[in-house]
Amino acid sequence: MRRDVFQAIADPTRRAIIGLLALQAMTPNAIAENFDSTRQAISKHIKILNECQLIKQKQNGREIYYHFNPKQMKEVDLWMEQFRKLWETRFEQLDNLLENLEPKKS
Amino acid sequence: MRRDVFQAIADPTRRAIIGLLALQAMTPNAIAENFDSTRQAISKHIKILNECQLIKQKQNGREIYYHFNPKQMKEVDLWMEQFRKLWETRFEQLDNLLENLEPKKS
DNA sequence: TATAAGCGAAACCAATCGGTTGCGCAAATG
DNA sequence: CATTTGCGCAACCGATTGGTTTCGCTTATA
Repeated sequence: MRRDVFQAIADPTRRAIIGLLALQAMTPNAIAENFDSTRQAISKHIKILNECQLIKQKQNGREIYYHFNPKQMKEVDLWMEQFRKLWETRFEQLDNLLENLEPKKS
Repeated sequence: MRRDVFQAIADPTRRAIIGLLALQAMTPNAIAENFDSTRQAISKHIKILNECQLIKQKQNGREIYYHFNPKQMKEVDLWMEQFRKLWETRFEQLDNLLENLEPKKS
């Protein structure tokens, strides 16, 4: 199934999983040990991350190692690019100024 | 209500609204004209964006002008920072190499 | 070969989501 | 002053979400 990356990273548990897998490849059991919910719940998160290719798998016998795939994160970065210039400090003061201006009456 | 920025930008309609408001401040009616759904549906999106302060409002009579607030987007950028070094091209080849390596047998 | 371990899939459930219609209120307009 | 306009809110609805338990398959181990 095709998945939206933005929707995939919306869940805090999934973001934490991505954080783990960015450091090292891990099996579902190993990942699940870091959370309170069941292995199956984590497995569903893994499935979603896998579907939008934020992570990739490598089977090794009965174990499956999942690892982070940075490429798909580019989509998020690309979208944010249009705003990046806006949050730099030199623009913040202008922003605050505009915020306090009365909108022009028609 | 306190809202998660990641969850707020998960919805494509809300991302589109942010895109509009980054260009210029707009009233709910003006925003809604750009979409197929009702003004009330858009208003709910606006409410969510407002709750996590991705947008801010400025009342002018019976009209409310909403505008983009770049500051809150920093949280997303900050989280992505840890991965940014991973998707640069010089690392992609190493990534592909690691992907094709057999996991070490225990 | 019997048993245990690692994993995904399915069925189920309460909570949340994104949409709708209908309403009420304050501000603008005739 | 009556009417229109701009807006938020509440109630409702089907779909999706994130969790659980149960199950079955494959691979490792005793």
